[in-house]
Amino acid sequence: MSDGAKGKVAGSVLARVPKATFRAHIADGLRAAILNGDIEPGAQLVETALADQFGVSRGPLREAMRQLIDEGLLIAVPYTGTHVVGLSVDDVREIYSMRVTLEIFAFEQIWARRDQAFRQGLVARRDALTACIDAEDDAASIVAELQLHGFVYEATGHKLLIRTWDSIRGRLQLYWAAHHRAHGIRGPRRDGHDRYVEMALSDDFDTLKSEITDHMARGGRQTEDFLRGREARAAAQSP
Amino acid sequence: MSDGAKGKVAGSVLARVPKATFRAHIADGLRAAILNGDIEPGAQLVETALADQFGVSRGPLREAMRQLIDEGLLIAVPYTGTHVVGLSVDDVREIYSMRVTLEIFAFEQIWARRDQAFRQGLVARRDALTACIDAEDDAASIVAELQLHGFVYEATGHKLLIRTWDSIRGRLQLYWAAHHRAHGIRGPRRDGHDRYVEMALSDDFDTLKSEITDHMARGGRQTEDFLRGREARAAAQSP
DNA sequence: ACGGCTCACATTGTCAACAATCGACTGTCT
DNA sequence: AGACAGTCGATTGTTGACAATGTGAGCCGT
Repeated sequence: MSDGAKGKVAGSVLARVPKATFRAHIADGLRAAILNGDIEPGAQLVETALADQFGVSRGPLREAMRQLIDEGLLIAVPYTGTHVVGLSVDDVREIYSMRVTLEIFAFEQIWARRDQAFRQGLVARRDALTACIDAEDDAASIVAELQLHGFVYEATGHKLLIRTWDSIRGRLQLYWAAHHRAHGIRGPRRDGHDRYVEMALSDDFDTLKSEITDHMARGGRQTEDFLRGREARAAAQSP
Repeated sequence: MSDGAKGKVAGSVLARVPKATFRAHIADGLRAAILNGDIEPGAQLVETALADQFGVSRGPLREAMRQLIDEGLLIAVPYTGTHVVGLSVDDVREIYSMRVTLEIFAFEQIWARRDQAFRQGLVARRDALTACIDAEDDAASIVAELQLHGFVYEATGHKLLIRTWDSIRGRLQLYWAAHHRAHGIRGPRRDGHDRYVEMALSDDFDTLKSEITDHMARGGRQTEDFLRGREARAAAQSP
């Protein structure tokens, strides 16, 4: 730890970063570890162990964990422990139903303002996603798909909406990562996203709406089958 | 402070509360102080002072503040300070547009399941709100109106939606409180909410949708006028 | 007088030790 | 044998002190 801590000189005119704090770095690292699957759902996070691992004290670590709790990735019970959240069938169903609503809202916000930059950005991200799928790189596909959808939210400029998407994205990624590890190749098929982008660039809002609904419904059904199977297996094992 | 801290005896069989921590209590207290207007928007929150005031150390207080930051009530810049957020015209516009979407989504979720309990609960909360308005009790009106709308969200049982509403409610209440202090009597007029509840209990979903849109549009317009005036005044004063 | 620099202060970030609580284990009593 | 109380270890909650950083006041040179 404490690598670039002594940089007294760099007045650095253009960087408005007020000297990064540990908490942010730790939160990012922890989040990555969770979403990457290095820490499995249900696993307990022990503060002292993690603090050692990150080379910091428990103070900053606790704040980072609290941030992840607010993001819905961790769940804490006082004096007992903090665990990585395990998503249920209902949880995933909620995420997908919410996405339908939010994403349609996002397109409502931006519909009249879909300029050239937006169209190019959307196509670029679809191409990136397609490349990842063709390369059968699941981890990259997940990130690429999140960036495709995230681009739509960002384009709205609606800070509250973006904030809400951020609060959902973590859980969605958590689920996708688990699905990916369990099933190998995951959901995103080429044609589905091609159609999605095509509709997003068309002038028929109603068709886009139903495309989004279908898009999510496909993903949702897939997830439900997977999760129901997992829950059934878990139920058959534990009691 | 420090009243019920030493309760060693109370084994308290029926309470499943695992011994309340300070952090939660402080977060509630701080939130109340902010929403109540005891701490004005823009004011800086100094950790040491607040810690003394609450009778705790800076550790728990920092975590409570971080929670309020995640709720969007505070904004922090490292090594410099943490301030109560001041909402702009755009912020309020975003809140209202988001509410339209979320509330329509909420009714979609619950539409087919509007049983007797739901209807009675809705009417009861409308009556409570009406009573507060008739009594010209602004502070109570705000709470009552939040409970009326909150009841709809709760009724969906959609945890993610409720969570999202929670993340918006704080900012909405913050704005309403500021509006209330500046303008005296605030927005909620009787007939507006009567119509809202009437539509919510009817069987015409489309009409409800437009009623919600109008309902919010009225509120939004009102807020914009107020905020634009405030910003204009501020702009005329500071530079 | 004005711009840049130094320095002290206020505030936040971090740390290591201490206290409180929970869960499980164990030993005893019925 | 089974149930219950007490105890022990592990983990989180809390604290006060120390370090790093940003900000503004005051000084100096021009």
